[in-house]
This record gives sequence, C-alpha cells and structure tokens, in this order.
Amino acid sequence: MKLTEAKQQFINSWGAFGTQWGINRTMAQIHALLLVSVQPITQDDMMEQLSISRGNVNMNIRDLIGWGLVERIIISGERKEYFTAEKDIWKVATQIIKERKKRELDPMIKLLSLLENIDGGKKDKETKQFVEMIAGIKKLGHQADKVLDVLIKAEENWFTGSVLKMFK
Amino acid sequence: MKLTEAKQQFINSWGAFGTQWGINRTMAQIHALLLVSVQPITQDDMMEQLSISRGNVNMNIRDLIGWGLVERIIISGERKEYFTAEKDIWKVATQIIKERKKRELDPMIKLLSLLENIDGGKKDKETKQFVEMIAGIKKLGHQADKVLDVLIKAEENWFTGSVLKMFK
DNA sequence: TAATATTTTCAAAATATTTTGAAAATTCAG
DNA sequence: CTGAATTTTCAAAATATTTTGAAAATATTA
Repeated sequence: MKLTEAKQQFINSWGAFGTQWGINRTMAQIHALLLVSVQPITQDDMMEQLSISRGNVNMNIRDLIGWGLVERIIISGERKEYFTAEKDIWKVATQIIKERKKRELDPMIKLLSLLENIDGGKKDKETKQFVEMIAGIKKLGHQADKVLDVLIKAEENWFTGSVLKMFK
Repeated sequence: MKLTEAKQQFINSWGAFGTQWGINRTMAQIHALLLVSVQPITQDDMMEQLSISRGNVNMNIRDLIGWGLVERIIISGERKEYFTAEKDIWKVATQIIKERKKRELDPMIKLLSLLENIDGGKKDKETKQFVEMIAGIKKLGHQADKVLDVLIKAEENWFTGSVLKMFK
C-alpha cells in the first residue's frame, strides 16, 4: 500500500470510527489528519486535503481545541495560523477520557443522586426497586470514575503494559 | 419527587446520555424503561409509555436483543410477547463492553495492522513517522482490549470495588 | 381451515445533524 | 489609519438519521 493511500484510509476510518462514538465525522477526520501530519498545517490545508468548506474546518478545529487535542501555532513571519495535534497517543487517550468523564459521567452521577430522593422513601415495593436500580447505576458510575482515574494517573505505565500486571 | 416523575426523567436522561455515545435515543429509552419495569412489558406498553410508533418499538427491541440486553418472554396463556431487561447493572455494563469490543475495537485493530504495511518500509522519514503513529494506536488498542478483558472477567468484583484494590 | 391477533417490514415523512459559503469581524503590515 | 489577508459566524441548504404507519407476514385460536 502507498503512503498517501494509507493516510487517506486512516483518515476515513478514523472518521467512521468517531461517528460510532458520538463524535462528528469531520472532527475525527481533522484530528486524524493532524495526527499523521508531521508539520503543523493551516485551515486551507485541511480544506484541500479533506475537501470540506472553510466554515466546517473552522468550527471543528475550535471543538478539537476545546477538547484539548489540538493547538494553535503561530509561526513568526507567517500571516496564517497553523495547527498541530498532540502526537503521544497515550496523552490523547488520557485527554479524551478526562473530558468525557467531566462532560458526561460527572453530570450523570449528579442526576442519579437527585433521582434517589423519591417521596415517601422506600415504603412500597415499586419505589424500593426503582431506588435500588438508580443506586446501582450510581455505584457503577462511581466505580467507572475510579477505574478511569487510575488509568489517567497511570500515564505511560498503562501504555507500556505495566498497569496490567497490577490487575493480575 | 414523585416516582412516576423520576422514572420519566430517568428514561429521558438515559436517552440523552445514549446519543452522546452513538446510541439511538429511542433504543436507550426503551432500555431505560425496561430497567425500571419490574414486570415484563409488551410492545404496546412501550408504545404508550414512550409515545412512539409500533415500528419504532419493534426495530429497537430487535437491536436491544442483538446487543444481548433484552429478552423476549413468552407467558403461557398470553397471546402477546413480553420483554424484559437484565437488571444486574454490572452484567449490563459487561455485556455492552463485550459487544463494543467485538463490533468496534477488534475491526479497528485489524485495520491498523493493514495500514502498517507501507510500500518500501520505513525508508523515508515520512513513512517511518506514519507507521510509528499507526503502531502506537494499535498498541493502545491492544492495551485497551486487555484492560477491558480484565474488567469483564472481574465480574462482581469490579462492581463491589475490590478490583480497584488490585489497581492500587 | 378461516378468522383474528400480533409482529415485522420498509418506503416515505419527519426530524436532527452537518456542511456550506458569503458576510462580518478581526488581524496585521505598511 | 487603510486595505488586504485571514478567521469567525451563522442562516440556509444539504445530508443523514430516525420515525411513522400501513401493508405484508406470521402466529394463534376456534
């Protein structure tokens, strides 16, 4: 397989993969493009390489910066802005975990806590069963939170495999 | 908060949460409804409680069964089919992890293996850097695979918290 | 077997999401 | 400050996804 062909397939597959995880296809493609671009690139480069509009590039770049995955680079003497992505794939994974935890898991646990306060407590069986289900999900959420914290803090250890020895 | 109100909010939030993870809103809502329904319910019950069409219920129920999260129940003497969901939330989480691993992680690792075979090997710097990025992502995928296997096999231990002691 | 209840299918409609592109805003060199 | 280059915004258009509902298929009863 040719290099350009492989890059293209990586970008497309990364995009398709992203959509399965609730991530906008173009955002994932831009991220993939930046991952395989050794030098920083401009918005015009992205427009050309992915055949998408200026507005689309601009909005998704902004999102990627919000996710802490992409950085804006100013090259002195150059008028245009350049962009680059974190290349250490462990740091990328960690950052995504951190963000999804903050944006989704935390609010979910907060909501479940509210739902546990049912009028009249666990008097009748139906209420009791509902409250127990909610408590169970909340507990699962807390456990997931802890497991993810360990993974985040494990840093390169996770990546190099030594965390798994701890598991065993 | 009233029980019916809490149930409704749980169903809606579970649906919203699902969409953030690439899961169809209605499918997540049906799952939530089944989670808080102590007795098995019919497709008509779902149509009524979620205000959705028969076809919608039917297709999403089929998907949920495909995910191994819902079971069709035949009650003797009853003409209609009933449905019920696994209530042990740890088993639910495990099942979802298993399925996503099989449907998404495994094919992704397979693809990355293909992309590592670039014509001419790592002769030039550009190719070398691309291959290394792909190899890095593949390695991350394998590590994630192993971590998830441990969580799946840990069964109730994960849920009760003792897996975390292993981490520490 | 016929009549009826129930489930399944899927094309079309509705809805939601993404993308475009041009105007507005901003930045920067001279 | 002026004017050109660049970035940002966002309403409208395009696209993708979900939902409907009625017809077809299947199952059940008598």
